[in-house]
Amino acid sequence: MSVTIKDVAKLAGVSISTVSRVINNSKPVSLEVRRKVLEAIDELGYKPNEVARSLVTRKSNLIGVIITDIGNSYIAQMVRGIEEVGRMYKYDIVLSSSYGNPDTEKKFAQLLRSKQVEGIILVSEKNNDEVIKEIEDFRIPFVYLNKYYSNLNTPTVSIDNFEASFKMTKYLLGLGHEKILYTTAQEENEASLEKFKIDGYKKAIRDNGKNKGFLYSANGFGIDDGYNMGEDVIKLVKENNITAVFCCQDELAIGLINYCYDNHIKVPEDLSICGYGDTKIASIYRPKLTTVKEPYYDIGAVAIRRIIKKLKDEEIEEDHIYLPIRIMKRESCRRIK
Amino acid sequence: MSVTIKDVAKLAGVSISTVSRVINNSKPVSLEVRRKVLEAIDELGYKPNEVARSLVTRKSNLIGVIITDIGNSYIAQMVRGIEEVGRMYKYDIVLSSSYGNPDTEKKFAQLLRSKQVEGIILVSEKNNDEVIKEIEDFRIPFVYLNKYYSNLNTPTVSIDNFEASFKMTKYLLGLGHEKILYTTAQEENEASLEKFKIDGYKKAIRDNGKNKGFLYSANGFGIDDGYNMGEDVIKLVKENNITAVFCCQDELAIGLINYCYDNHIKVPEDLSICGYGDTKIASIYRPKLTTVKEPYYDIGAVAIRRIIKKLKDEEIEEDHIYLPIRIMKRESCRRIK
DNA sequence: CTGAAAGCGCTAACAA
DNA sequence: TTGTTAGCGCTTTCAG
Repeated sequence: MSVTIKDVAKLAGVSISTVSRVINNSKPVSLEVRRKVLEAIDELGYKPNEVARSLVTRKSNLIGVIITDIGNSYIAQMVRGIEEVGRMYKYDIVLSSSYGNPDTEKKFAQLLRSKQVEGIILVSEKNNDEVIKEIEDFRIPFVYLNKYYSNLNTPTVSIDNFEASFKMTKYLLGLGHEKILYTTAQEENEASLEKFKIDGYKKAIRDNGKNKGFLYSANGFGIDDGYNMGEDVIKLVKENNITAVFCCQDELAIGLINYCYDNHIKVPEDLSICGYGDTKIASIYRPKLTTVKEPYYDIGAVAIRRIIKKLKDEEIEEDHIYLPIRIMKRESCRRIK
Repeated sequence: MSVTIKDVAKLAGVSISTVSRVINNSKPVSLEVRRKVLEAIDELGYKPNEVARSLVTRKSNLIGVIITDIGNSYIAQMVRGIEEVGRMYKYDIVLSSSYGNPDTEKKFAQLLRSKQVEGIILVSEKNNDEVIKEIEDFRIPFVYLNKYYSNLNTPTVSIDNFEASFKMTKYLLGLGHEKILYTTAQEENEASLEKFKIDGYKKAIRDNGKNKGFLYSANGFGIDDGYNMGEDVIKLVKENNITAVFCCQDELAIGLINYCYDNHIKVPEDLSICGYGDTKIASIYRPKLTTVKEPYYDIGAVAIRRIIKKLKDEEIEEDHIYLPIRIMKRESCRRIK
């Protein structure tokens, strides 16, 4: 049986309200009494029961985070940002992994709500309006994070994908590449962010004015998909004298480079390849991957910051927060004359 | 204002105890009344307040997990295991990242306790007896996970490091390597698991009987450390005709291979290199890394399973649970005649 | 089978 | 400045 406020009160010879006052600093308490209470607390090793506290204050100091899978390094980075700034404001994180299942997302949202979390961050990889509606019904601060699909009307934080893609293509062009292949995936999905990225790419190609672009559609965004598209892509490269491939995700790029490695095509000597995301592996891999940095840590940090602002009734900027991007110029793309 | 048990009771025309009984199935309730209550619950969209529930039942259904950094992929895997089996038993995970600071670990432990978590898993990378003592004082189920250092007398789950290292060395020997360098780090630390790994390596070398072993001590376990030891290691390799390097961690191996890549030494053609851990990158990297698989997911899963067993007063096996290992035979080590 | 009432540990009026 | 008291939303005796 753990020690409660009553025990402290008894030992200090005061009422429980007084004890409450000193631990919360909510009302003036005479120096003498405060000292006695503090002593009693110390002697008993008393720690307030946060559950009881939550019940009366209606503040759990908990923020629910629903993710697809912490095994994805970009999600781990986001969670890192979320946790770290949450911590600064004394919020704890309750983590739930949905593994992409919408029903699970919904169930977890309800579960979190019944645990009285004060806000929810949903990191999803599909588009799931129903869950979003459900969470919005809770009327607690909510941020939706999705690196693949957009969902208008829901607070979110991301990069400007059009601009990012435009800049990367410009960079490639600047390196002397004239024929650049953009590999996308699932671009037919209404809400896919690929739309913007393709547009950015096309705009840069168009601005350059020398060549038309090349588009290839992979089956997905994973390393395997990157590897599997290898044969098609290399064929395309050879037929059209393409010198650079801009992959819509790092994983795709890594998979493609792996395919090249296995088939004795040298990157970047024979072919320049860049990615998008700057996931952890991008800088570890050899050749180091040239890529667009999506600041995952910051995205998480800003997301929870927004929730906390809302909780504190601070002024909120617009619903969609855009974070700055950077082109990470590394080894996988070389300059050609 | 959210709907409470009172609202349900009123709408259903029964007492709150009856409502409680139907939601908990704790006592018989007549079919008719049950139906009415269920209807009311449904109509109001009632969800029990878990905080209030926790207060009276003293069960928070929360398990606290203190980690160093979710950015480490092996930790992400452990957390994945923890979360996934926790979920099966209806436990939620509260995550706290200490970034290796012992004071922070301790503070979080106390914080978690005051949030009434029912158990704690501490994933640490240093040895911190004080924190362990503190947590043990809580008298709640506790598991300590540390891939670098051992702490006797505290429940933990790991692999048998001696055996793992022995097996890997055997495998290298079997590939025809006679001169194998083992690169360690921090082996002088009393509690370091390196002791066991070095012993396993030495035993295999001794059993083989042909050559003495070679030991090199890096400055740490990271990719940078692996890269930085490159010069020394390659010198050692050349001077002694070493053909294989067994690194005590995957990161060290990756760093070393990166060094080789940058210095035009081919792996495995010129030198075989293997790691230890089988972190995510090991199978993505090219060449694919030959390594010892430490089953991080399972370690997390078994750890929380143990906590839940304890919570349910099920029988507990011994304090130290050993999980089976596997040698992942991949590309970075080749057979030599 | 059902309801009234006590109480989990704490905060926050309200009095004094 | 301090104590008394009424809850927060729920579970759980104890009567009936």
